[in-house]
Amino acid sequence: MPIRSLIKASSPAVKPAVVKRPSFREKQFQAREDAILSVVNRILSTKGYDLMTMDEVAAEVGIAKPSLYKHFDSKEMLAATAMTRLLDRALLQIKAQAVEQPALDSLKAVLRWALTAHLEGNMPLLPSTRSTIRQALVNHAPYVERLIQLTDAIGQWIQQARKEGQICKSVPDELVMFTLFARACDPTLQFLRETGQYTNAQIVELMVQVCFEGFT
Amino acid sequence: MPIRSLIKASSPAVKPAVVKRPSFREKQFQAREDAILSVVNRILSTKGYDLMTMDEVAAEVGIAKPSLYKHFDSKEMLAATAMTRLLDRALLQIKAQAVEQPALDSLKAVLRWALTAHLEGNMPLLPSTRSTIRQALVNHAPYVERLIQLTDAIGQWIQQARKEGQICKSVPDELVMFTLFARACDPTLQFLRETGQYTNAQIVELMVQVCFEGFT
DNA sequence: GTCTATATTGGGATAGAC
DNA sequence: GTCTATCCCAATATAGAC
Repeated sequence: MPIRSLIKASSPAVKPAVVKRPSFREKQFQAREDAILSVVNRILSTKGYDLMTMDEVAAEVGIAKPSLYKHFDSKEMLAATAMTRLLDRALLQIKAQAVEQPALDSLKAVLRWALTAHLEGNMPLLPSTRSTIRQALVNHAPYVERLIQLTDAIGQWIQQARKEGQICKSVPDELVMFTLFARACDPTLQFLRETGQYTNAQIVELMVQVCFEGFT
Repeated sequence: MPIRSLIKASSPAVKPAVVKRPSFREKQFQAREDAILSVVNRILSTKGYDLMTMDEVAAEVGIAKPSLYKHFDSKEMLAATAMTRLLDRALLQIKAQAVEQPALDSLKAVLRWALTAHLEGNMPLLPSTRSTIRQALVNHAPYVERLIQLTDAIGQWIQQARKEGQICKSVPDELVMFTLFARACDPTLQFLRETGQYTNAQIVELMVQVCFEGFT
């Protein structure tokens, strides 16, 4: 019996001696996966999950539909991965906030970031829709894990802002939290853009102002 | 030639001497149509247009699917009719507003009405979704006609409220209008309800307060 | 006008060649 | 791993009996 096959059979965990760097093929595979997720983000941010089709994704990426399924097991997993990546970015952005500024400014900054991401087509608008994806997300551990981190961080800012007297007594913490999430997917954003009268920066500032101060 | 048929032939517009009251059959037909539209409103307010199926509608009404198509030519027409009926109710509610009160109170009242309707399952959440129904609505003249009336009435209140110094100078009229429409379909409503901590009335008041005054 | 049964299309997922 | 060609199910819409 040849030695190689004996080793293979007896110790399947043994790796090759050379430390494996990602091959060209592997890098290309990773790059393609990023390309897919970018396309998915853009489609999700305009049409939402239910109206997104796998044919459409494949066509926009420039690959065949079955190739999609080599990267992601299903449409639900594809969307869940995109959402998880989005939450990763949100967490990065939150950690980058200065600690010295008033907590209310941190909250405004994170909303500003989300609105900008939405306008640039990087913000899936899932929470606003009772989509079939919601259950899949709840069952997707990596997503839930990041969502908990995110709500923890924002929740602390909200409590801090309240201590600093920046939040009205009659508005409960959770309402602030829900409102911030909802504003990130607010159709008002699309409406304002469709008027063609404002720059993206102006739209973001208007939305933040109305969200925190109302009309008055 | 018999007189009756002569009359019939020469003046087809002549109606029978007896004033035709709706027959039992016709009343039943109308009642069924109302039942269908109520079911559609409820489904639209929870799942939205794309996730609503004609099977589901028929099953909940308690009739067979083909019977639906005796009342409405297509799923799009069914939703458009439901939406038009909703706008009719909104217009009625607007006309019922007292003219003496401050315009801002009128705006709050109409939002309160819309939020209550939503909580009771009578408010389709179409504007919040880039749904396939949007194009059909734009092409549905009765809907567009009422939408124009509605935006006209609300637009006048907004201008009046501004004259009365109730709206911040930096917030344009159209942003107020868009925001009111968006709040009527806000997912925050669902979030608050799912906590189970508030009555419907409390939810409505919280939403109105945050919409007009923000968090502060 | 209402039903049972069916035509048809769109889209998620896959078999098998290369 | 990627493609072409296909399966299969769900959902809109309809045919035809009563």
